[in-house]
Amino acid sequence: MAQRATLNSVAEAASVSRQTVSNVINSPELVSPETRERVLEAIDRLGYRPHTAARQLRTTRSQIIGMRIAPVGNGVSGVVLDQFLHSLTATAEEYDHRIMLFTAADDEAETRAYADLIASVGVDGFVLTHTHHDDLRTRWLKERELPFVTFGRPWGDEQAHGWVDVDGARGTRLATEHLVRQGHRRIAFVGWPAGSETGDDRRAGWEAGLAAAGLADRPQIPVFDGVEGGRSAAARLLDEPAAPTAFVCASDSLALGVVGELRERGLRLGADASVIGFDDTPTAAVLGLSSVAQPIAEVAAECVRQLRATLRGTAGPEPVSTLLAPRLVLRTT
Amino acid sequence: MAQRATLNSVAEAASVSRQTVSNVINSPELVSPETRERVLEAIDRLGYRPHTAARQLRTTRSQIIGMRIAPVGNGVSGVVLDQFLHSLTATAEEYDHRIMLFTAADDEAETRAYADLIASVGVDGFVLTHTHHDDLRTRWLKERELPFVTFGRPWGDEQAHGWVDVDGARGTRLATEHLVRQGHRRIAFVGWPAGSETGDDRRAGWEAGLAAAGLADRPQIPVFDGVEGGRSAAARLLDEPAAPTAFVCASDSLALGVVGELRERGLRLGADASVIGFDDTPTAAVLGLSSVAQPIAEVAAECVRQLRATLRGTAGPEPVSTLLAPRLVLRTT
DNA sequence: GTCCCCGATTGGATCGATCAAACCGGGTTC
DNA sequence: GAACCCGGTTTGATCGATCCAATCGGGGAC
Repeated sequence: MAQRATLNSVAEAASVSRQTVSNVINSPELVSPETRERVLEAIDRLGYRPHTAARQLRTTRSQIIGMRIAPVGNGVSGVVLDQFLHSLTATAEEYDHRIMLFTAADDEAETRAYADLIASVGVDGFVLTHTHHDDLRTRWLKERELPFVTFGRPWGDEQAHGWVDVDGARGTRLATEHLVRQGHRRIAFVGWPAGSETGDDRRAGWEAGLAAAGLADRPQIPVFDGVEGGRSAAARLLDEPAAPTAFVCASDSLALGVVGELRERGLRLGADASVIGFDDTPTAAVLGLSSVAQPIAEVAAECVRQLRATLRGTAGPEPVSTLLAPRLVLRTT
Repeated sequence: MAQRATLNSVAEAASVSRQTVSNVINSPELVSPETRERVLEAIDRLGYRPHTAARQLRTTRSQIIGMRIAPVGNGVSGVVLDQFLHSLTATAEEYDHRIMLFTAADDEAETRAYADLIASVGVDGFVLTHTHHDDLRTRWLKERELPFVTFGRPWGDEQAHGWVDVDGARGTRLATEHLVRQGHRRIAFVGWPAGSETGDDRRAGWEAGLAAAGLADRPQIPVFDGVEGGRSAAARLLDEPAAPTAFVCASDSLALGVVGELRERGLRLGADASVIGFDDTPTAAVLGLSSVAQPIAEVAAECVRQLRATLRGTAGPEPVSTLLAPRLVLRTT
């Protein structure tokens, strides 16, 4: 290839001015059909593609969305992030945007990274994940009126902002209801200690499921996440007089621990006891464990759509919030 | 904040010209110490950050590295990509570069994406993963003399290019040697049918390990990846007269299948038989399965370093290739 | 003292796009 | 007949950086 095709070279080739070519691209309705046709032909012939840096310099829009990539998905997670990033990127591309990654050690560092990316790259907006109570980041962004969406509800008393989340309570409730339909009456919940937003939400769904079936509340053994936690909780629950026959878990890690303990005791999954995990990790899939699946791809796509609406100014004054329903993936029967 | 700080506003604040400020940033040795000090102070006071789009427009360097994100890591994989992306991003940041994601359905679409990103965003180079025999993408990039590095060796007869890879054979050899030291004499390999580059590589390490220990080759049951494959291969191997007491596997999925079959037969992991997987997936970690771990973060960091050397022109004419050693992660004893 | 050289600094042009204003021919309006 | 409008188009200025050539003030050589 000889030289980069520019607005000017296209203009020359089509015997019109720069601006007309620009109009063909950005405001086609301003250009007469014949001229437009001629210009499009030239664009095609020269293989012209607008230069985003030049465009950004003039418009102050970079068409770039920033997304932090966390140090490493601890535990069984995995794939969740892959799926999220892929869907995010794919949806962004549909709207002619790009995803740029950045790292940050903690929330405070993340706000510094925002400042950096805004000033140097001119990023248009951000997608945040793992929102939590009293989130420094959302406050920082709101204060500066920078566009962003979060995957996760604003849990504390933060000011309103656009968000997308998965209805965890709905997921555990689905799981509980399924177990009830299977005939279980003693259904336990294995989850984290009260105080974690996501954890409390998931517990609430189980409680609601029990209540709706007319079943009494059951004792709980709150444990921290991890296989060992699940195992020890299951052990103690199974030692009680009226031992549970089914377990709804706040995570797949916990569920795996429960499964391990059941096996230890010679109880067979499906036949003697049922376990349902949360997140539908590959580990669950591989081991044939039922789990509540979050519609990750949908979440990411919705994040991009919301952000785009904000960026285009078509978003209305009230921030949009979207709560998506999870889906129960049944494996053992 | 009132207005964006620019080279001009900094120059004014420090009572020097634009160019001097630019020199302070890009060629500090050209500026006298006192002037430099004064300019740095002004930069700091105004919170100035160079505008990458403007810089790119002039220099034709975007400081952006493109990386395709694949549809979804099927199987147990997971986390591998997360870790890779994180390390890639973190290392890129050290060198003042950024990672931009893009999607592509297949190799051919990927080359089209390259063209697009080069023309519109002005991406400086690419990091490719999952190289394979007769790779369309590397050929395309070489033809146009575009900078790139691959995670994965050029398996076919492609022209030379920079790459980073993990020595799979070394990993399975390490695993085999470990099992030999444990006293095992009948060590089987569970892997994919011949013809997959990665698979053949891993098998070779096992063969070498056996040979070095003076052990004879053993029959193999090639199977496709997946838990079921592992299970059926193990079943057939265990039915043979001189059944193996240890299994080296080409993936964690296969290893999980083997473990399942062993359990089915009442054989206890560690005590009665040993299994070593490959990739050290979270699933392996959670289940206490030993596995060969790839130094993913190292690979990514090395990719960035190589690419940077190429971009700066400090790379010498011969493309660099780096083969990193995997590490054996022992869990069951 | 004059001339040249050299390190430090400056000013103008430029990258490729968009914005804002002007232009142009022809038809309306008053 | 002058003023105005109007769709379609052109021209000049601009975004914020770097490149390149020019300038400036001393110090050294002759």
